[in-house]
Amino acid sequence: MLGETKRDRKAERRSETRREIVDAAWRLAHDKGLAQVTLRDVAESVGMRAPSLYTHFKSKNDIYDAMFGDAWNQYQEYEAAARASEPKNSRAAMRHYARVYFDFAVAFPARHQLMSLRTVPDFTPSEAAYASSVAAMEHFAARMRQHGVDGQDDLDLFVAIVDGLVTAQLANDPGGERWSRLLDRAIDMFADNLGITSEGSPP
Amino acid sequence: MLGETKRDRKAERRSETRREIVDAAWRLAHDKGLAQVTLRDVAESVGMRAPSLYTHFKSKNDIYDAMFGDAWNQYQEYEAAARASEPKNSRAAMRHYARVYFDFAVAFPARHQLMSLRTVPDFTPSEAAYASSVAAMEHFAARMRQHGVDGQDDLDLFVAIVDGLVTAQLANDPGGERWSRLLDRAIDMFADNLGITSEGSPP
DNA sequence: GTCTATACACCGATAGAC
DNA sequence: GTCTATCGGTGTATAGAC
Repeated sequence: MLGETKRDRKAERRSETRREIVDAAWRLAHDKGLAQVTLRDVAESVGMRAPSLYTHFKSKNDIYDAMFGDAWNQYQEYEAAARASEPKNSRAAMRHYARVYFDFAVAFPARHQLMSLRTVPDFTPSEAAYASSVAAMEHFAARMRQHGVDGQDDLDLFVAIVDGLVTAQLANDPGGERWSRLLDRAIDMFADNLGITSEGSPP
Repeated sequence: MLGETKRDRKAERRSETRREIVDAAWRLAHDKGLAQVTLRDVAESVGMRAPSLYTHFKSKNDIYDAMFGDAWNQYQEYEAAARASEPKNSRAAMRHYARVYFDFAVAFPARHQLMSLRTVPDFTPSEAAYASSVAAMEHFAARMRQHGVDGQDDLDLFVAIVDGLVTAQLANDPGGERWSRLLDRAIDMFADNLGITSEGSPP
């Protein structure tokens, strides 16, 4: 009994340290870019030396992996918080989903790069981390089903369109709104293609 | 007179060496990824030592810069070669433009990363290299104008949609066709939105 | 277990000899 | 123009202190 408590404390402390490390990595990624995150800088941010990080993560990519899962969990939280303002009307709801994702992505380019572009050298998300992304996607799929959209093709297309606008915005007009302004129109195109009227509510 | 000839020969030889270096870099980027290109490997490929590359390029990013311009020139050539099979019908022509770009991009992920994702650390294309990308874009704009599409918004949207499908394909199903299959449908959505009928020819 | 010091192989880049 | 030598910086392996 006492032993269990002790072990829990230890595990808690361990996972707290992991959190601190990941948070420090996020801070550096935000300030200097994803590729500019170095183990020495991360370590210094949490009051350690670089090799000490290997006590908590087995490689730098393992830290990226934790960040990847973290990012998709952050998105789920963000999306949940925005749910209060979700419209009933199907077309408006889709605009809402797109806008929420767009804003979340554009607010933190390095995070978006990690989540959606597969552009970190030699990094592939582990199955555990990937599960967070799948969970977010399933959540989105369930919402879309409420509006009568249930084909995988439809979801894939929606995601590609929104992410295409995000990527163009970040790559060609960072901080601007050249592609942001086109988001509603793009979703309307999509809704038209699926035969979802402007007034229609969930079937 | 003779001096001029000599100088031309020298310049020619110099630009030939630059070509060899860029080609070697392409080969490495293709085989191992864009970020895995090292100056030592590039140098070895052309029978040099790494520091000698600095005679021809002032930094590694300067090589990336030459590759960036080169990539957009390659695309212009590729697009020109595909022009023979370009349909007259406006909607079919747009499908054609999209497919040509999609195939070109997917055929060489590292090249697409350099061209369209802005994801190489600390690299921003020079004005000279960027000009090649602008030229390709202008060319595309002229073609679209022939089909009655001349708004910048329309072009931006088209590009973002196609690039979104490319990026999703490369990131989530490399080598597959999960998003490739959706390309024609996406273009039809776009054409519908612009009121371009299936049978319509250029106005 | 947690952390440190040390070390290694590799990287882009520079200095200077030839 | 190309070389060798070298620099500071990187991820990471290891040995050992506490």
